[in-house]
Amino acid sequence: MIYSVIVDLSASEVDHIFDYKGEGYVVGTRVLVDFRNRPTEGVIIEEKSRSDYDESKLKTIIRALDDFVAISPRMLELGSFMRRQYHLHWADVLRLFIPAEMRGNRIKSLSRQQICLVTNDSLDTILSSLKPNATMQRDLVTFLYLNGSTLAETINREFGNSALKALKQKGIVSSQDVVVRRIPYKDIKMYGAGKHILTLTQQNAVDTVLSDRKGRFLLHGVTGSGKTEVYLTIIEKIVAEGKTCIMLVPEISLTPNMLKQLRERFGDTVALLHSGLSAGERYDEWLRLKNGEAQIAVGARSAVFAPLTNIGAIIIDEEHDSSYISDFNPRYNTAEVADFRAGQEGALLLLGSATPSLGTYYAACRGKLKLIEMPERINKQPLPTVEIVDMTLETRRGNKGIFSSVLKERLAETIKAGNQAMLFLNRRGYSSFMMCTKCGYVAKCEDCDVTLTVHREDNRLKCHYCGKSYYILDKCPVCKSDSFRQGRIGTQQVVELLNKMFPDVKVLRMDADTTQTKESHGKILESFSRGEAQILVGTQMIAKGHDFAKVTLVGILDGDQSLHHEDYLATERTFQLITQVAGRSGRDKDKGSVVLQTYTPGHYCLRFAAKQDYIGFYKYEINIRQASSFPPFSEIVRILYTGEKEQDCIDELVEQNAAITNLKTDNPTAFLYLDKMRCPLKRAEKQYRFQILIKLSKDSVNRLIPQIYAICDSKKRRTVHVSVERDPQNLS
DNA sequence: AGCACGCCGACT
DNA sequence: GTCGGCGTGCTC
Repeated sequence: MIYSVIVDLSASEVDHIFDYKGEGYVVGTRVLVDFRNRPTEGVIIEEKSRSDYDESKLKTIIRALDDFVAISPRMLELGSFMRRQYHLHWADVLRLFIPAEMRGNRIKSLSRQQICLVTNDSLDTILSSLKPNATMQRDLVTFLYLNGSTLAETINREFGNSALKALKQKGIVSSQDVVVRRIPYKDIKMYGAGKHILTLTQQNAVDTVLSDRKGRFLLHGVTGSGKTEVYLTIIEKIVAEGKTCIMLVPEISLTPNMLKQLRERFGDTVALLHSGLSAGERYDEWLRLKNGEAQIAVGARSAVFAPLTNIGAIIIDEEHDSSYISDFNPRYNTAEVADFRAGQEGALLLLGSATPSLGTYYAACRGKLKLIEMPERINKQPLPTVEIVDMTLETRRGNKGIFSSVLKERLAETIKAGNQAMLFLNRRGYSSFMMCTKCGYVAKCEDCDVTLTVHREDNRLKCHYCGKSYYILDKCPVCKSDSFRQGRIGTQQVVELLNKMFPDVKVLRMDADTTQTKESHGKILESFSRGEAQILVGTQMIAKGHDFAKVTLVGILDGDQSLHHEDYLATERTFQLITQVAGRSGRDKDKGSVVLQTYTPGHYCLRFAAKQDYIGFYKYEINIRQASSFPPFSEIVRILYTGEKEQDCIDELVEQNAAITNLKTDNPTAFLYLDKMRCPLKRAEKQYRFQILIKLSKDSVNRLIPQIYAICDSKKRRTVHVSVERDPQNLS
């Protein structure tokens, strides 16, 4: 028999099917083959009777690597879809499907000593052979009789080493090595179900979803409306019917708190797949799903590839979160992948968010997804009131600091009342924009309506969309002031100021610097939750995660920062972020308040965010997108050229750009935009970066994408790496 | 990717 | 003279 094998090497040159001879293998099995005279791992993706290659030259598969089929036919089909959709290499796709530890023969099963009773005699018989005063030994035997075989470490901890030794010597118990599965957070015990009472709104949401087992749903529920309970109830129901579920959460949401909830509710039927686990744990969890020992997969985006069969539901929580779109090597869109899998399995797909991404809400409005609204918080708890503070007024009043007088006042009140406050600082991206601190004017590109970025090295303002460059402004073209702010304030600076203002108040800081280690993230949140500090200062990280009952004030120090970021997603992201952060306030009995500081208080995004009016924002923003034909009314495609040799990159780009320009000439209505430029991030890791940006009309995408991919494949210089991204999330 | 083959410069 | 640079081609 001939087998088509994909070798586990990721490069465009070997992204190719290689045929091998062999007998009795199953498609999807990982195998070891002789590739260029060296043993190489691969996966069988097809079985056939004839090869297009000279069959006398075919080598024979050395052996299978596992005693099970690693990749199911459906997963191969999914892989093939992803290859077409995202222009990925087979090897990169297949690597997503199996845990990294399985490659390169690194799997180590964990074995432990287990203690068991040797005889099948009744408990009384065994006990009668022991001295009446050997209480520890008697207890141990009773325990083993009731609980069955138990790990040696548990026995040692509970009954001590001497009792165990004595019983072993008497031949009553023995120890044996068993392979154990590493189950993360195993110490958390199950409570059992049944005590979860839903509100009417939640019950309606559950009923709607369960009424169509192959449906596509968008659950739009405000922060605190109890979406998680809806998900968990649906999962419970689907699992009870004998099907499996995948629940995806943003990486940051996998807090110990969340894991605890899941374990308590679902016990060992849940398997966790996320980066916080050790390699061994991840492999074991994967295997538990594969073997059917666990039916629920929970994790960050890569959990969408969980090796489950008979899937009944795929749920994506915080659907709008940017972590669902991977931004490096195998680039894929988790929701699209989930949609494909749900289609294969005849499963339902449920997306949930308080602030759905514009594209998703648009799809729901057009009937592609069934929309379920949960407009109220549980117990009718009011949403926090948001005060917009005009920082230009503060500047004119002579307050050049970071804190407005309103925020200072609210902080003092909150501290006095014994409540907690969170201060949010929006530091994102590496670039900064120019803004007049008197009138709030922000320098924008003449042609693109995007914010210009300050480039210190050549002292220019540049548009990251069209590449146009301008002189740095010395005075504001609107109010003629020369007071500009370009830099960013750091969380550290904020903490220092707070320490001066409130010397007796404990302040915690959470940002990239203070969360270097894996656990520090959770530790800071837990410490704040226990009330060890009254103020928490942080970046986006504090926007999600725990609910803090005592937080009644949220301060957003720079509501502008992400608003003036250079891409079309900036307003949408700012709205989501502010809503998210504001939602942290007033989760318990006390009503929360939010202070939103900004230099552009009139901006529609901030006005809608202050009213927590998603629908209003959506309607306004979708009109802008339509008028300017940005997604979801078009698709942006970026071709990225990277390489250590600058000239080679340029040559390759120029050549391919000519081909794309020809394509544009043949399809004049399809191309809404086409340009080539150096990337804003000019060189990274010794690699020069150039890009072609294309905006395609929605109706031409399916026809033109394969042609664009073909042009990329015609790459001639091996020193240059070409990659294509559909709807890139950042253009750096 | 990773390695062999092959054709040119600067070294014991 | 050769050691070794990296452009080029190939892998079932």
